[in-house]
Amino acid sequence: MTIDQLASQFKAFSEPVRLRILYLLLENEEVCVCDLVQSLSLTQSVVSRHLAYLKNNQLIESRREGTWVHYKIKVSQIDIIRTLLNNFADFGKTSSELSDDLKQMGSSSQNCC
Amino acid sequence: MTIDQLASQFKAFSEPVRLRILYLLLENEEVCVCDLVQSLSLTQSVVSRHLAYLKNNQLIESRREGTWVHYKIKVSQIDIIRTLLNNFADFGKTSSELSDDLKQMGSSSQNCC
DNA sequence: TGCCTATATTCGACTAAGCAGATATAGTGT
DNA sequence: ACACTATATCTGCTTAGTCGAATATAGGCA
Repeated sequence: MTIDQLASQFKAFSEPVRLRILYLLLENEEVCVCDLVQSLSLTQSVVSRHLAYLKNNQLIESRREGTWVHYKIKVSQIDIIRTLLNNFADFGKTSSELSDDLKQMGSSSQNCC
Repeated sequence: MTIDQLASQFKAFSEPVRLRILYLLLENEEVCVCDLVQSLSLTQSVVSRHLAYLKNNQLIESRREGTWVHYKIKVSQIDIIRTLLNNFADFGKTSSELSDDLKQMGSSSQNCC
């Protein structure tokens, strides 16, 4: 791992939308794009773009099922992401924004998939 | 801690020069700007700018001693930084770039301060 | 005061990356 | 083939952040 690669890794975590996506993926195992769009109240374009970014950085992977595409955190990355989010920031506990996303996910999930 | 603040925190770690500076500060407790400039083989302007960035983000603090300014990691941030750098990346072990910086520091330190 | 050194900041140019809105692609079903 | 839905990507614009080079500031000392 070079310094540049490590810096890129951190850069993937340096964007609020990406943090919210990663948090939802941590809590929900596997999620389709449409659920993310609804839960985060963002446009499909924005969500897709950040998913592509995370995928390019080897943090998540996708699985197509018919029309839908499901995303999940790569197994090899779960520990590091969980540590970064849960331990360092007490994520979901200190951030009402994130628990709001999660609530939204709970109520809207399976609506479209 | 809001999501935006957490993202900013990660952004501070998303730049190679800043990672190299943080690593040197972890290993050397307190370092003056001129030593950093020599060890990193960067211009004084670049080093100063990144030090200002890290200071604005509450990661390091400075102490003036005559003409020189010494920087050190804020006590409250040492654990998180050490964990981020050492545990996640096996910093210094996997990165020859970083151990090179450290070697450079060892041989040039006290040259100017 | 004036000069030297260490550090900080500004300026101009460049690049990466964000968004919104539009368009392209891919799969499903008629 | 056509229409519909889900997802991905492109276009145009804007902002943040980087660098090098130059300039400003601050302290030490003659």
